Amino acid sequence: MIPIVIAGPTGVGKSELALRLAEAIGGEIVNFDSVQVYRGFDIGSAKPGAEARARVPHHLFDIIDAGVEFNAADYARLARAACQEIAARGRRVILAGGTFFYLRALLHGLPEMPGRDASIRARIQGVANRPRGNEWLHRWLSKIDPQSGRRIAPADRHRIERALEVWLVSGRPISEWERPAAGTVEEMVATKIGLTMERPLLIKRLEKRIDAMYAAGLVDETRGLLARYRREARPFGAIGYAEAAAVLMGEMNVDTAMVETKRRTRAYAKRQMTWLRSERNVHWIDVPSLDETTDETFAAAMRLLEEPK
RNA sequence: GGAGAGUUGGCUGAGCGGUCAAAAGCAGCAGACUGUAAAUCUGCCGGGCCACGCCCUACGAAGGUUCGAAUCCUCCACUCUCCA
Repeated sequence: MIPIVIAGPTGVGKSELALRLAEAIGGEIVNFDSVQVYRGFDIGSAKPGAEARARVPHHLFDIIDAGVEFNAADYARLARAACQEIAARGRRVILAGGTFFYLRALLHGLPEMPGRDASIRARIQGVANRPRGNEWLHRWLSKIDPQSGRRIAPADRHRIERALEVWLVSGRPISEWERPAAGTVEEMVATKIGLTMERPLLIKRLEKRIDAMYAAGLVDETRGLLARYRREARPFGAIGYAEAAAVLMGEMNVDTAMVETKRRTRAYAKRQMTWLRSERNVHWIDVPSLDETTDETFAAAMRLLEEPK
């Protein structure tokens, strides 16, 4: 039984569809959203609630505390285990989420290269934070790894840092590491369902959802989280939480925060669509309404699954 | 009624005689994506072309001064602040 992937931009109704599908075919949901993995980040990440989780087993939600190091490789390892375990019980895996980098790490694996190294990272960042530090690092990268120097933009700080980190830890340029970690993980095949929605409609829906998040207490939730974790913790950079935290620190008023959250959400949805479009073998379903996943969408998905490929 | 300030591309907002189709940001569109990925980054963005160049239309409106104006002058129309 090959896994099913429910993909699409934020807010199209992936969770809802996954839930109904899971109930219909005896499946279990495996998350591939990079924020929903964190405990306590509920409202702002639109995490499926208790009601949904009582109906169908949900995996890889609430698995780590903010502040704990977590990345695509960790995700892929845990997700792979979860998928195997579900399949072993004879249940169907339904992957739902929007972090396509995580999905790819799971489905196709990551190169077997060195992971993060905190002390090396700190040193690189020390340089990066100097005036013109970025350019300096990029020139360094170009020298030790011309191919990556060309591929990575001089302003793309994250990627430059990572490339240098790999070089410093392993002595090998990042571009030399093979993409499929040869032999370590086999490729996972999946049936991919991509949900789309007309942009104006999606935007309207996203804005409504963000208004609802604030009404539901996003700022209060963030206050509680901020009391437990350092503000530098990764998920405080997530859309919604970053702005709510800014409000609590007196750096932004609520109205501005809401506008900013909406702006970032729209941009995020767009990036997700860009990624998804480049994904191959996606079965597209256009979601036609503002309501929660309609019966037509569900029916279309069921039809897809029944088709013998 | 008197004294000032302003009107710039979808928005905010620089420019203050030529190098201006006009900075920058936002929005929009397209894209990338090798362990921070809800992150990070790239390109396009007045219109039309037999497009690394050319043409047209553009900086509230109309005239004018200049080889040349979004930039100077005159006048008109709005907007705003301050004093009564």
